[in-house]
Amino acid sequence: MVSTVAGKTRTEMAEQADTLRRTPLSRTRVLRAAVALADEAGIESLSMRNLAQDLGVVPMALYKHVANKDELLDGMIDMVVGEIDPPVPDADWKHVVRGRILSARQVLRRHPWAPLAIESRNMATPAILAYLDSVVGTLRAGGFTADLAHHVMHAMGSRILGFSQELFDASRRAGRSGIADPDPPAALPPEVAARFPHLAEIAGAASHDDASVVGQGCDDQFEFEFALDLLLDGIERLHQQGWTSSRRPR
Amino acid sequence: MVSTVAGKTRTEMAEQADTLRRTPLSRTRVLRAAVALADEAGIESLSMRNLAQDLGVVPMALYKHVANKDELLDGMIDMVVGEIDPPVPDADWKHVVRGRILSARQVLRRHPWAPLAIESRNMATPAILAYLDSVVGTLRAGGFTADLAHHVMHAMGSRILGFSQELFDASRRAGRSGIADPDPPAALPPEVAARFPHLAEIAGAASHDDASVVGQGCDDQFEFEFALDLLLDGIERLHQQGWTSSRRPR
DNA sequence: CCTCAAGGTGTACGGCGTACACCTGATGGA
DNA sequence: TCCATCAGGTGTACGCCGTACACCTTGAGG
Repeated sequence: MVSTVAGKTRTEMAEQADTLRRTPLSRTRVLRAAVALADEAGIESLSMRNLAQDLGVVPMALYKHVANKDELLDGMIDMVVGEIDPPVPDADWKHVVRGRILSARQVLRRHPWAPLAIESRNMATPAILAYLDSVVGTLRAGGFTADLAHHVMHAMGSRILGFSQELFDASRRAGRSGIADPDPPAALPPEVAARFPHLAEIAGAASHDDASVVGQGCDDQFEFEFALDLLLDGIERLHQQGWTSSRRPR
Repeated sequence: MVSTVAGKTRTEMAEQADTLRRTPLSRTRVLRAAVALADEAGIESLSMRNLAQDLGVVPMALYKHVANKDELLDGMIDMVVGEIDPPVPDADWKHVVRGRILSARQVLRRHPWAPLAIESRNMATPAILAYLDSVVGTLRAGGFTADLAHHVMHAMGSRILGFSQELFDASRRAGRSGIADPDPPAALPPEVAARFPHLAEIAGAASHDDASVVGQGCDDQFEFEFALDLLLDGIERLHQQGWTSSRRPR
């Protein structure tokens, strides 16, 4: 029996939902419940059956509101992407883009399942397209050529949506993320450290001033901004010197 | 009935495998067949049952050689990562790292299912650790502090393994990738272009000199190297000026 | 009052991963 | 030579999954 954010079990919440069942289903109610379920129990326990149970309804009822599970995922993604802050007005392109990306990152930290979900769907949803379009608009307004803007969007890749692919990403693990998982950094086990000495060396190398980061876990936010600024600074430099993709390095 | 690379159907290949069944199963034979199946038919058709059929064997037989499907995927990943070229000797860190990353990219282009598989497994496999360790070693040998090397590894993220998350990545689509899918760039449909004018504008903006890239499809390799060099140049600059993460921006 | 459609229900099918008991054929010590 | 052992392939079965399809209920409009 696993407790969730509000200290209720999932089944208790299902019963509670059961008493409220009279409020009819709707697409947004389904999507909201799906996002909540994925947030609390992990994406791997988002099945049509579990979702229906949380809503106090029989599985097939969901299909009156979403076409199928893929379309459900698309709807969830759109809902999440819609949480990203609008651009701040009256600022130069660099601050606007930086701000939106950091906002996107905050959103995705509330929905740890979203990056993988976004990556596994193979076409962008309307909300994602709208967001990307808006970012391109910021660049163009900042004086970027369409050509450079194009390459910049590619260079940012998924980072533009607030996540970088971290390879060893503790927060990505599918498990139930409702409770703040203490999960001590687990200083890579000695036999691993012996086999991979360079990894062992850099594992604890990040010198963080404040004590908010325990042990040798590293500060995700810092690493994200490090990479983000590395890219933004490089982009700014190209922009200032009027870079254009004329001759290609073959 | 769908033909594969060699012009045989999957079932024909299974029959062929059936005649060769006498050669006993082994872990590497299982892994090789799994990689081949994923390469040809897409990761979504890699099931224990399909794989067993390709090997002319009953599904449960596989479990004598791999613990379960997750461990099978780990083994496949290790096999793929093992294809990455070793570092070229006698070159400065930048060329060595650049070369290895481009080699990794070539490998992953042969196995389009691998990026998603790598991302969805939540811990690194031994082969990935060995590869990363070797890259860190190159940086350290090039004079990087452990601190800077740490941040650099984070900044490169998944790009260090040869893929960037592209958001709309045609080559990522799950479908059968054996045949060169012509799939014309499909100049985003007019009603989409109307709703997202900035995207429409940059869609065809990349000016590629040679004609190898048809229509307004953009050159993946160019975009990848653009981002890679943006990062490497920024990193080189930090390295030269002795960057260290002393004061953090709050 | 009757109709009709929107929306929730029940049953069922085929596919998945895999637990568990079983069989089989080669191997090696007595 | 014989028989025990055991690695490795087999068959059956269970509980999940997504979802097709026929059905029933209910409330609003002519």
